[in-house]
Amino acid sequence: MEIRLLIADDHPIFLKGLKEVIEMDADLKVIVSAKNGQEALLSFQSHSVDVVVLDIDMPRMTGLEAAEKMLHIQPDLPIIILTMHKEKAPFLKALEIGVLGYVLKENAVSDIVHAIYKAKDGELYLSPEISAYLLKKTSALQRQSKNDLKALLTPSETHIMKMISEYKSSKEIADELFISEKTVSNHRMNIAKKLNLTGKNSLLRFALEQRWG
Amino acid sequence: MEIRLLIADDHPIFLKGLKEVIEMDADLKVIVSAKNGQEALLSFQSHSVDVVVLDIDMPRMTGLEAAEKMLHIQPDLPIIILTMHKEKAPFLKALEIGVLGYVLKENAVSDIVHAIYKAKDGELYLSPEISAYLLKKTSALQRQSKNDLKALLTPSETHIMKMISEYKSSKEIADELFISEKTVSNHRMNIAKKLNLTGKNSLLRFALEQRWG
DNA sequence: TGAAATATGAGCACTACTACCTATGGAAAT
DNA sequence: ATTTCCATAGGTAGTAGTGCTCATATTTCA
Repeated sequence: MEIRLLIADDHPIFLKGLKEVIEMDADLKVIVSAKNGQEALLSFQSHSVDVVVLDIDMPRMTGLEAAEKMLHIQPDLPIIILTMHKEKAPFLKALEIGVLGYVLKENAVSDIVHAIYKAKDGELYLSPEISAYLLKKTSALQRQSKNDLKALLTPSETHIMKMISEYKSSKEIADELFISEKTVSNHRMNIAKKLNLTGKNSLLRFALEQRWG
Repeated sequence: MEIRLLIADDHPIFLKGLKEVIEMDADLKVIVSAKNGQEALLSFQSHSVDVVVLDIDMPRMTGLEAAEKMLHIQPDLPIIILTMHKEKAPFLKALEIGVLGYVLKENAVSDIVHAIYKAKDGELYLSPEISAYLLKKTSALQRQSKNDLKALLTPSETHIMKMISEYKSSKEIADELFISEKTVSNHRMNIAKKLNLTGKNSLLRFALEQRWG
């Protein structure tokens, strides 16, 4: 049975190579090749395909954005994300969107066909070495940088930072710790200075982005 | 070669069953059994183990909290999470923490040993049916609930909500959309009313928690 | 012991978001 | 054609966080 594919990548040579690798499997047929997310989304709406393969880094619209929009239109669409980077954020984002495959480009030749068949059956596929490496590595790195930050702040400041990340107001923090709001305010200011943060909600923002909780 | 395990679950019968299932494999040896996360963490600090298996729902300290603390002490520790629930949040949280295995209890008998060997080698293992099912299902559900919210809000309100989730201030939003700050303020108030939100930063908080961006 | 870091507290000006009100013009619905 | 919804905008008040300065007690450490 033939599987019809839409593929997208902004590098023409890679795109051509990808098409050839995929079509070495007799049952896989690349119906559309797009060179950015926007084009992929438009093509998707005018062609009937079984599986979509998207690069993340593309001009006009990233693969993740395109994936999100496609799944909005057709929630059970099997989508596979290709990427060069071993970063954690796009990986988690991809899972969150509801993508069925996440494959690193360096391993793509062997993994991509496997991922396509898995995705076609509604199963999840992540290139194993890659995802494991990525998860362990980056969570360790993240812990490291969090430790660095905690070393920069005093114990009280760290404590208050944690409470900020729990959406507590200065008044609530002051009441819980039996100290004056003024003291909390001073701590906030000292933290902001140490971390070079300015502007409204900058502390809350930082606390949330660094997953302080 | 023998693999030494720490396992934790708050149901004694399940804990006993789990130990027996694991030890049917001659190379796997359960060194410690704990009945909650706190006990698991303490035991972990006083015993040398190769792989840790934790239930999520436990009194005193959840499996995820215990996992986070253990990985803080030993970042390369292979940890497998067991759970009954097919919810998405704890799954993503587990990946974020840096756990190597995520296994549903209903499939545990066959999957758990597989997961242990994978984790021991530093590889990721997710029970396939489960994770695929969970990802597709819940991301579709989440899209649904997001659509419900978007249906509740007018286009302008949705747009402003998105900009709020990008940490933009009312002034910035007003400038970008060429409207008055007052208008933005009114939209914010209307959104807050529709969503029953009150208090400082409630809109930002909601936008971030619902992953509006 | 003396200096530096930390935790505590206050005053004051400024800005931003919340919360409530009114009002007008246009678009959609009945 | 009239009502209802929406986007627009102004007024006024309150509350909370920021940005700054100053002061004092305690702790730490060199």
